[in-house]
Amino acid sequence: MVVTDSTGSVASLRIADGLRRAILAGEFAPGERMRQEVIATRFGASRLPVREALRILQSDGLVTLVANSGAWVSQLDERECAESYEIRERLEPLLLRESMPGLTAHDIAAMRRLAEEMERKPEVETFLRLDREFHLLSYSRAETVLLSALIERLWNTTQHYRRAFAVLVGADGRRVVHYEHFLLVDAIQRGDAEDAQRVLGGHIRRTRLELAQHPEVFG
Amino acid sequence: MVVTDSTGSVASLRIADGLRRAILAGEFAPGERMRQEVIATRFGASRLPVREALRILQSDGLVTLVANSGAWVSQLDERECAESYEIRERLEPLLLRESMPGLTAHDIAAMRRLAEEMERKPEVETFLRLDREFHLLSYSRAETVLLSALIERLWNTTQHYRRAFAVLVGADGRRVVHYEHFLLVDAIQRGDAEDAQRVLGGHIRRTRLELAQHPEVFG
DNA sequence: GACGAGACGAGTGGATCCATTGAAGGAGCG
DNA sequence: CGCTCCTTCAATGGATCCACTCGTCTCGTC
Repeated sequence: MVVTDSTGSVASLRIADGLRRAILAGEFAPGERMRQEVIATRFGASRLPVREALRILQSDGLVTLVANSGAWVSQLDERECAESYEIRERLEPLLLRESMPGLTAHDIAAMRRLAEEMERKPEVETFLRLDREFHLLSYSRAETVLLSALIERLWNTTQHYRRAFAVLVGADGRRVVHYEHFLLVDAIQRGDAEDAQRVLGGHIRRTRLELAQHPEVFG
Repeated sequence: MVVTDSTGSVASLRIADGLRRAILAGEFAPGERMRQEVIATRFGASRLPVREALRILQSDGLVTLVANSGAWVSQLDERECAESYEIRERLEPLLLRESMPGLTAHDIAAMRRLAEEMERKPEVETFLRLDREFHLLSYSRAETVLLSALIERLWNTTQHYRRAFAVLVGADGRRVVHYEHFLLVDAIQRGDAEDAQRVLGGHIRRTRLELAQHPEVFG
């Protein structure tokens, strides 16, 4: 997974990065207004780089800008969230296939450790972090820059609903998730790309269908 | 296909729109430098809305920004172009499936006319325009906003190579394309979603493979 | 003659100030 | 008492000016 540099030397990139982290951490709720002045003060800059940062985040799909009105944290509705999962269902197996040949024994061992750790830890935030690490690690050896960036964006925009859903179902509701994670690691370790893609596609598909049965996540 | 408003009332949107058209029309070549001052003069605005417009185009994947250096028209390399086609190969059949139930008899008749017209007209620019119209029309009844926007972005970023390839193979080299277009319209008219998706996937896949055999398009 | 350091210039990034728009609250009329 | 219109203001959009960075050219030295 190739991540853009964003060295932090340029203010707009630094602000965009900080805001992105804040949104993914749940510090801002979807639909919440983001005032330029407030953000500028928070980052010790003028409104100008803030405006550029908001444009960057808009390109990430994390922020929605309305001309002459303002900026809000993006709020996917139920349909759009389902769309994201349908897209992921078709693209992530492709990305995994691209990455698999490059995965080292060390990578696979790390994936297994992550799967085990998130099975042990019941905390939602820990689960979210480890689950993200787990899957992105499985994609980390892919050399497909566009696809990798696209997938990461989809993960970012659905992050809030992943959290809401994880809270809703609790640790018990995640047992199938862990089972699928181990199936995935096993398939990868065997070098069985077909099976790994099938497991991954099913993993995402099942999540989408479960989400569809819990519309209260979007309330 | 849902297209963002961009009413033109706000300068940055107006500039972004104008630049997007110019890039898609081939007025700028990939890799070409885009100076803020030049663009500002062209659109009768200051450099500030130009900077925001460039950010917007960056989000469209049409422009590449480098901090403290400048902006260039995005240049996909061969690998990235192939990636775009692989992504399209998996997503456009999905989008077509979403759109098909909403397509009217009028839509389908229009598609057939477009297919016939582009078979008759040998000019490259005409072909590019009609081909784009043809496919986007087939997606036009889909209510999937994210997917629709994503597909349109992929069409935009590969537009330049579509043109270069169309020039290279000439009207004769497009005969298979027309054949596939009619297969697609027929399947849609029969309401055979499975077959339509299969034809479309093959259409995109074949194009990708043909592109891979003509690396001179990227030179 | 070639390589490296320093100065110059073009161009981008950022801050401040002004114009404009959209919304909210209050007053007046029906 | 409620609806409409107008006023007011807060927040965004845009222009100008200044600071800084990067590339290039030149001069000096080895």
